[in-house]
Amino acid sequence: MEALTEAKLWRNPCWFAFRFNHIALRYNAPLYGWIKRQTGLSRPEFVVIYSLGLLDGALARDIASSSGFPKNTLSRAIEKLCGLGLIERRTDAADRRNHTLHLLPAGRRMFEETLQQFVHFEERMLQTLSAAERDTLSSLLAKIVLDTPNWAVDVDDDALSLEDPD
Amino acid sequence: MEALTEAKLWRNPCWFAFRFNHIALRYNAPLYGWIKRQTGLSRPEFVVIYSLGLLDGALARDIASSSGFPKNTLSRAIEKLCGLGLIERRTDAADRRNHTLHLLPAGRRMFEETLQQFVHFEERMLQTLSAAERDTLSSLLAKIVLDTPNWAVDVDDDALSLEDPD
DNA sequence: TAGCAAAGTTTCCATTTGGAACTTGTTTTC
DNA sequence: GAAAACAAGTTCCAAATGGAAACTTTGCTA
Repeated sequence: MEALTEAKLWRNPCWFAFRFNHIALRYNAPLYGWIKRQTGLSRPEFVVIYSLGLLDGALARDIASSSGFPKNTLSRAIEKLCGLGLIERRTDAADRRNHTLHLLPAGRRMFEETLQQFVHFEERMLQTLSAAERDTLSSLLAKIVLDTPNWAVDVDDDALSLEDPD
Repeated sequence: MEALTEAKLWRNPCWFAFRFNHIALRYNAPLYGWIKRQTGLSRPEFVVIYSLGLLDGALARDIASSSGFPKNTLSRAIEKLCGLGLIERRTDAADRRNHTLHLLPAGRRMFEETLQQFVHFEERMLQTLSAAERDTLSSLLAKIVLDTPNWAVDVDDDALSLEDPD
């Protein structure tokens, strides 16, 4: 194996950050590149489709907070998907500020057909692990995910003084 | 917890992709935002510094393959870091295509000072896991990382026919 | 009723980004 | 030993990106 990758894997105080970023960069680019070629949709656009595939009727806010994309990016994406006839916006009668989002038949078909490729790729990533190992990995990562809401505060500004380094 | 996030965590055939993307998004944005404010460097620029901090004398190619950033992005980053006097490029006499990269004193100082914050944040992410759980997580993710070189081929174009769906 | 907060949209815009083509240098092949 | 193939880096360019801020509509509260 290449020396730098080995150093980042085994002699790196930030081994966790390295591992997930390494995996994410190799997963997202090819898969969303494929999505772009197949459907013409960008990553945030497709994330909307995927989110509604899992939970129809979600709000833009929910997609933002579960996916991490900024709301103007999602607003643009939603606008485009409505124009393409893939999803539909409905104003919630109870609270008219809320616009619930729903897959239209063409959108649902797209979700179902692309899902196979996602599952295939997911399987490919996990191929090297046994079923028991996958369960373990799933629950360890879930613990961390559930803890993320408590993270934000911890970054400490003004910790460095690189301007004047004597 | 919010319903959509819960669906993506527990009722998602692509649970692994969701988990690492979710964590990555919440890690990278604040941490590299902090790096930007403290040092003025972008994420790929700082990745070069970090890589050389772990293994001085690496090539651009090695940084590309270990980090997953495209080589043109790294080329730009390297150019800028040279201009700032943080790193230095040396042409390898044996193979003049290779440019080994080296931290200059200012670059090494930056690596060492920012490393503390990285370690602190890493610790924060893993707080919820015991030492044994961390070891398990480390080795499971390492298995996947070591398998990434075999991934690329598997994406199967022309798998869908969304244009003309009946 | 006034004031504030939330969901969402829109605009502005500087910046980032990464695919593709290109340059230069090295190795392989016939 | 030319020619072709390949590898490391660089340049070009069009498009995506996302932060900030203004604004609309709606709902809550004092």
